[in-house]
Amino acid sequence: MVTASKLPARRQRILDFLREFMPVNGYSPTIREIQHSCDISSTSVVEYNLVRLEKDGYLARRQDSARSIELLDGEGNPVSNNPRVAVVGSIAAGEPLPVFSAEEIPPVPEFDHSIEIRPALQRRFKALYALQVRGTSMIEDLIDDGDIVVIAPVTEVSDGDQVVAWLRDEQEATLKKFYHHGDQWVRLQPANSQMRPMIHAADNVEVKGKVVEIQRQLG
Amino acid sequence: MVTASKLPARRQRILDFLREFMPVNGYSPTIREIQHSCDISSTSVVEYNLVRLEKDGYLARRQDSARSIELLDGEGNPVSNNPRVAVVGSIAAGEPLPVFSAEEIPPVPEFDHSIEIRPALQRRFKALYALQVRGTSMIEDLIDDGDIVVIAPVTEVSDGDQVVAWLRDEQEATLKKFYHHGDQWVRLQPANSQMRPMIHAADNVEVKGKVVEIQRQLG
DNA sequence: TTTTATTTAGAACATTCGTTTGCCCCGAAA
DNA sequence: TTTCGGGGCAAACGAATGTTCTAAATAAAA
Repeated sequence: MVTASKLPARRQRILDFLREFMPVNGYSPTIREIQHSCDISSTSVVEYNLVRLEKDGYLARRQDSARSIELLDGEGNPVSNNPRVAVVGSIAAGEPLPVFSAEEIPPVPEFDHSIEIRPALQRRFKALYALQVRGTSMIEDLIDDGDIVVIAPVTEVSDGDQVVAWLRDEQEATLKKFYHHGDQWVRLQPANSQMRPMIHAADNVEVKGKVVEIQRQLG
Repeated sequence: MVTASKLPARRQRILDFLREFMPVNGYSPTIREIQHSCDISSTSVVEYNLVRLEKDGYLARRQDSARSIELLDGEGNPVSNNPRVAVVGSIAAGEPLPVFSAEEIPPVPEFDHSIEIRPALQRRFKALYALQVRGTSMIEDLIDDGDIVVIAPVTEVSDGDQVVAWLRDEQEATLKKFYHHGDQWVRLQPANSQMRPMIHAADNVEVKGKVVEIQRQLG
């Protein structure tokens, strides 16, 4: 756990050095490189402080392996330019929620919560965001309460896709399976036999995006 | 310049190994790790071939620096190495399957299938592999037929974890929820009310790993 | 102040790991 | 056949680098 309290000067200096060195060089410095860059007299001091930094969750290392320091963020995830998307809110059948078009996806830092995604996802879609699912309206599609769905803000969807649909008249968004229903209508189908499908005029339904990944908290 | 002409078998094997190892692990192997993984008798052979590969533009190294190999693309740019894990087989209740310990996880190329994972996963666990789920024995935990589960080869698990368990007597592996059942027994519980939990002597059950991520093919 | 925990120091140690050297094998060219 | 270069082999070397131990200095707590 990364404590907010400030570190001893030496330790802070080591951390600062790591945060400057590693992104620039793309690899970890050795203990002795840290030693000399931070004006430390002994490798054991570096080692000692690295152990503390590791215990406090600032970094991770591999045993006996050269140049194996990895910087971590507050959640124990490696710090890097790995793709993350913002979890911009939650969604449930019948509840209003903020929905974003491709251009107005908020930058990650404005939200206290983001998730890491597979790099391939980011390559396939230009912009992505995530929503936490509330309720079990999609349970039969194996999307559970609490799951986080990654949404690609596309407007072209196929029958059966899991979509975020915005209902203009009702002013609310919902996560459902999408089906055409004649020319003028669309059917928004929960994946839950307890719930009824909803049929809407096509021009009342604005598809905001579709589910491209589901993430669930495990263990 | 990377020539399209084919390399000598040894050199090709080294290159293949690098291209498999580095994305999976996120760092470079040492000469001796290459040596052993490619069944080479001497480090000098590895060194020789690395020099040739470097001269031919396949990779770059820093002098005298451990774990400093970088793979290059055709234009001499470093190639991004996103983490992937091998899908080493499939698993279903009651069916035999190959299971691997942390040390014997097979190299990716031996299998026609690998999946990309979130970089955070590979840092939290030293080694990972993936299995494709067959059947619906875990359907109520929202693991469906065809889903791919990422497995961390840990032996310490908690009650309720989704584990790959190896049954010594039966010589088969199975994906179940794990529960202690007194001192001498464990209960392996399907997440499917159609199926019965199995109670085994603790010393007949070898936990091979636990599910840390589920990936499902969407759209 | 006294006691205790944290931090720094210095040195030595043990591996890890890249590098080098000399030699052998073998197939292609002369 | 001889020559020669690519490739392989074994061993050793030495630099790079993580680890550990003991003691002293310092800061924090009681």
